[in-house]
Parts: sequence; structure tokens; C-alpha cells
Amino acid sequence: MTVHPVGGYSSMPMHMYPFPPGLVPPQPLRSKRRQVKNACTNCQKACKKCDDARPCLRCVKYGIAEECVDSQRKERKKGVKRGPYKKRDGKGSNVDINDAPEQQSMPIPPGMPPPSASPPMPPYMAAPVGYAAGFYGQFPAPTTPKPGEAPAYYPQFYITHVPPPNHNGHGQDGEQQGYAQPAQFYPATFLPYAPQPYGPYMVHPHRPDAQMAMAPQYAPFPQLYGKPPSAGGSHENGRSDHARGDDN
DNA sequence: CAAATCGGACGGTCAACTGC
DNA sequence: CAGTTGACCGTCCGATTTGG
Repeated sequence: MTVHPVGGYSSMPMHMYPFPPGLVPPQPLRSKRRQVKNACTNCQKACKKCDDARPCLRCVKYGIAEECVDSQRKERKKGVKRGPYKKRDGKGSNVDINDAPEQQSMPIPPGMPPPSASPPMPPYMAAPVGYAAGFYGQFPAPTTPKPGEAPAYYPQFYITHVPPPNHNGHGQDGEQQGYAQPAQFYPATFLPYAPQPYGPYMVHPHRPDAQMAMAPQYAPFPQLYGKPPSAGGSHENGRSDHARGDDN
């Protein structure tokens, strides 16, 4: 994942925040898509969702963790000429707040409950989470929220001994599901609160939709991570995915 | 039925441009 | 020089195809 803080594409993501009373949610279930800054070569090739962790979930799932390396980005073209810019809407400054796409309210179909009647979010899903200490190095520090902006949190995850679930992971690329791997250790998930009773590696026992990210120590899969993958090391040619034909 | 493929929508970045 | 704009390029959704 994008190390999506909470929820996925179809659930309420962290960067959304509660609607003021009386304001109808713009798009109830579908929020803005979040992307990782740099997908690994495997995900890139497959055009599949990657995450910030290395190895990423998808690579781990497919047992190609050691091949999980960042893809190389092309350099942007420079010196591209631009035409004259459009004026902003003539009226200048402000956009009518009601016309702003973000604020557009959807008519509530008959039979649909009002927004306030949406199912309550369990506290552990609503609580802010963050990465475990020591993992911050991989990610830019969360910015302090500007007024009107939702605060950013590091997603937090831990790994623990957990009875392996019956592996029937579905969902795209096994998102939010367990994947086949040696028993005893289990993928990380986000934690609502500080890990109290579960030790240094743990998983919240009540998160069925555990989003996962790899802990930096590579502890959970010793046979896979006998040695840490060389960070950003050499990897062959970046894009070999479906024809985009813009390479040179 | 699951996995692989891939077209194309979507999102982020950043240099060119504009106006103060 | 800060703010705006829009092209460029990467990500990944979701439909389709392929293979066991």
C-alpha cells in the first residue's frame, strides 16, 4: 500500500476528516487515490499497487522479495515551451465553495441513510496511528497540518506471533489480507494505540483488514531476509512494462 | 477460478509563466 | 519572487485475457 494510514481505496482514508455537521460527504466511499512515490520494479511492471516498504507486500506475497527494488525514474524534460496561461475564471480570487469539486454534495438517494447515520467506526480504526519508532527513517516526517488540513500520521505497525489465519487472501493483490508464509509470524498491521501487551512485534488482534508493511528489521521472515536487501542498489532497466513508447 | 496482462484514468511533480 | 498553470511521467484501477 501506499502505507495508507487507514483503510483502502474504498474505505475512509486517513486524509479525510469528518464532515462538519450538515455537510454531506462528497463521495461517500471513494476517496482520492493515493500513490506511492516510487513503486518497485515488480509492481511497476505488473501495474499493480506497491507500497513504500521494501520489500513491498506484493513482492513478499509472490516470494520475490529479494527482487523488490525501487524503480528508476526518468528525468523530466526541460525547456518545454508553454503557451499563455488562462485567466482564472474571470472573477478572480475565490471559487465558490459550493462549486468546488471537493465540496460537491451528492444527492442522497432515497433509502440511503443520512451521513450521520453511517456505520460507526470502531475506535481502533478511527484512532491515529503511526509507524513504530525506528522506522521513521524511511519516510519523510509528517508535516504539521495547516489549518483546515488533516494531520498526517505515520501508519503504525507491528508484527507478532499470531495464529495464522486460513489463507484465503483475496482482494486485489492480497491487499489487507494475509499471505502465505511460514507460520508463527504474521504481517504487520496498523495499531490504534501503543503496543501494550503484545511485545515489540505485534499485530492488533482485532483488525481483520490488517494493512501491512514491513518492519525495518526484517525479522518476521528470517528465511527471506537473512540479509537486508541492498537499499536502492543496482537494478536493471526501469521500465519494461506495457508499451508506453516514450522511452528513448 | 486465479493469475497475468495491459489500457487508460488518475495523481504528483516541477519548470515555465504571470503578476505583484 | 511567490503563486499559478499545465505538461510530463509514474502509479495502479479495473477490464480482459490466459492458464491450470
